[in-house]
Amino acid sequence: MTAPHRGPTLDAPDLGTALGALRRRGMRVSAARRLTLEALYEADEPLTAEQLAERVGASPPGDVASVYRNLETLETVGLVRHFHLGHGPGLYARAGAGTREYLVCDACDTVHAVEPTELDGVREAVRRSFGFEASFSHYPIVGLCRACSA
Amino acid sequence: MTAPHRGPTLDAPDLGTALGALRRRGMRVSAARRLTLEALYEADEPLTAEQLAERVGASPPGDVASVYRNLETLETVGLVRHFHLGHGPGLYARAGAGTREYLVCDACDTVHAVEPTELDGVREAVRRSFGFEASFSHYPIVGLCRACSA
DNA sequence: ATGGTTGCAAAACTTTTGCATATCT
DNA sequence: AGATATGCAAAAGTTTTGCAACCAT
Repeated sequence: MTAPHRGPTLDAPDLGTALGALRRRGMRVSAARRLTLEALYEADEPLTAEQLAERVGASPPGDVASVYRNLETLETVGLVRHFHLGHGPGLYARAGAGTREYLVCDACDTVHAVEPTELDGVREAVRRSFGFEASFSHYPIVGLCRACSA
Repeated sequence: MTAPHRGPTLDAPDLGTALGALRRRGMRVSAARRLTLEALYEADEPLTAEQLAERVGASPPGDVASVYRNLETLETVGLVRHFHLGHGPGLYARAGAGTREYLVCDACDTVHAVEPTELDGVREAVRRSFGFEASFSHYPIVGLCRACSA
């Protein structure tokens, strides 16, 4: 219920490589998929399915259902991931390079994005305590930021 | 978008105390609220709004809308909290004593509940790195459990 | 008495599914 | 040609809102 993923991420460095990876897996490269991946590769912010639909229709607005279907496909392949920062629609981004993990302040709603390596110490603490390999890329770490906890 | 809470938890040790806390804040103690809190105090598992509705109606099944309204009220007061373990309905529990935090395995879907103190080392690691007071009681820690990461 | 609360209905919002048609290979 | 993907519509699942009747204080 948390992961339609199951299996390693495909870190395709660019759109062409990503499309190739799709073909290699026998999946078709349709206009909708190309546009979806293009949008995700160009975006420097994660996008909602709704936002992607706006960018994907031949003459927008496109169809959200197809976008969701494609996002699930791309996520299964490992080219895309989705995550949540709160109670809104899910957010989608390309998998691999550029992945960020998030800290969200409960009090001021500030979202702080960090490089995954910055959380390695935290992951290590979880590993020591539970033998559990933690990832903070599906749900953020929630709590009080430095300012709000003072 | 993550917290309808804002403000400290009220750790009412029993139902009577909880109802008193409600009265003291000028909120009415209706049958629905009494039954909701009763269900949450008796439950040893978190419950969904749907499950609570079944237990709350005068002659069940009760009304989910009212349950959600009351849960929000009780959460604002600090007597109740809600959290998520994955993509399903939210889960509700009494606040205060008995709170657990969760580790969810991405591969086998196992949910591991722990005492908050067991995560103090992890919280400490987050504090050291970011000056951030982390809580894992709204979203679980997701990753690979010992068995699945081996 | 009277203002907060309830129950019901309906809507909002996110995501999924069915199906005929269009598209990729 | 044949299998897969698309678009539209409709449904499913969760949560919110409007409103008249009701009930706690």
